[in-house]
Amino acid sequence: MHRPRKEMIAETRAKLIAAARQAFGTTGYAEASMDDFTASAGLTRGALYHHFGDKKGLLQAVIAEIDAEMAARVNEVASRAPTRWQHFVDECTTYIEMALEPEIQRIMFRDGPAVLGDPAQWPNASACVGSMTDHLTALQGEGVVVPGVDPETAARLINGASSQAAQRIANSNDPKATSKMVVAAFKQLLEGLLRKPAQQPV
Amino acid sequence: MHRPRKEMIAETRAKLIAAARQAFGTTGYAEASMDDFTASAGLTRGALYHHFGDKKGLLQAVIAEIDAEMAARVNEVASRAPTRWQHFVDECTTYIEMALEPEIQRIMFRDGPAVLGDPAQWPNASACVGSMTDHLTALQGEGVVVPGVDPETAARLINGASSQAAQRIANSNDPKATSKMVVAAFKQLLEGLLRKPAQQPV
DNA sequence: CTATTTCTCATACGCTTCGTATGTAATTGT
DNA sequence: ACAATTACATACGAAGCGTATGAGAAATAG
Repeated sequence: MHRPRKEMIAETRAKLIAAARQAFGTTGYAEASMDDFTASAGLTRGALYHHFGDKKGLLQAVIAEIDAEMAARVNEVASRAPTRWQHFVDECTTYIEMALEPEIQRIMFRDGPAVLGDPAQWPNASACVGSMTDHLTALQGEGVVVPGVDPETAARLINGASSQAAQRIANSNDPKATSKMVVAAFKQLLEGLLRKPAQQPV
Repeated sequence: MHRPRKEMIAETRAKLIAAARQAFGTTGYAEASMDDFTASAGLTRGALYHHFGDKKGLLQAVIAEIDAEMAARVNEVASRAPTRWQHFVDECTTYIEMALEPEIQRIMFRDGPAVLGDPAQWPNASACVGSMTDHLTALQGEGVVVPGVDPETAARLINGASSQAAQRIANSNDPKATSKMVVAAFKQLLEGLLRKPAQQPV
């Protein structure tokens, strides 16, 4: 019955992350009591401090997990699209859709930046931005996107707009309708990146 | 020496807001001790709770003050520009410039949203977005901006992009150079709002 | 002009939370 | 098998926050 120790450790880490993710995503980081959510995982703060150093360390781990999931979803959806530009646009809209989940909004867009600072400076996270940057670079090479702009910069700006887009939809009392409006405005902004002569379909 | 009571009250409120603004802007909201920064204003938490209800109430007051200042600055710069579109673009870049200040970034873009939620839902704030919305509406009426997009939605998206733009510049190790890059990319995005036939000068 | 009421703000208390220091059982290396 | 390390729990101290209470000055009334 003595399972290998590595698995036990991984299990407690996973339980801790899961419990924290639940608490941070609903109650919020600041209001989440470490005693409470560690207890909900059948553990104490002792385990938390041992594995993650402090509360912020645990938040980092939660964010890394969520970011990995988001990147996976984006990459999956990204696979099927006729043109690379469409591919890129789909990536953005998928990102917005994911950002609609309250847990992601709360942890990734509100508490995360407040506690850990600018997401651009996070060590592991923002895989989505990385992917968007790659596509923009390629699109620039193909002459679809205007040559002047820095891909990563553009990706970050779009990222900020996406976050606002998601919040606007999520806080609307008619999400269906506002979603139409917001995504339309968003795509319109994106077209600013296209070279004028090459009139791309929306 | 007995100045009217109303003035005394206004003075303590102002002292409290100033001290909190200083503390929130540098130390950060969560790390700022109410005992400490009230003491730095020559007061105690008693005054704070009396006037603002709680820590969040004080943060709201600080945000209202900063927002008013930002709106004033934007409106001032807005006055002089040849075309309305240029006017709008200047407004955005001014917004980005203001967002470079650490105090504004910290309070308005990081701690504020984390503590009080989506800025779009704030009662008094976001006067800047209101101004941008007005200009976009007018530009749409003039046929400069594409008719499809909702002005306030677009203003919010641009606002999100501006925030990211400012953070990117502020966290750069070569702010001058990155500023050029970021503003260029930002303006490129804005051009997505322009009607294609009416080729507007950058 | 005095008495009472109403403010403004300080003080005192309890509760919660966090971080650390310490303890203990289990596991690994030799 | 014995020492050393690891993985957690427990115990303790230090803040911080919110409330309840109190004091003193100003406004108001008679």
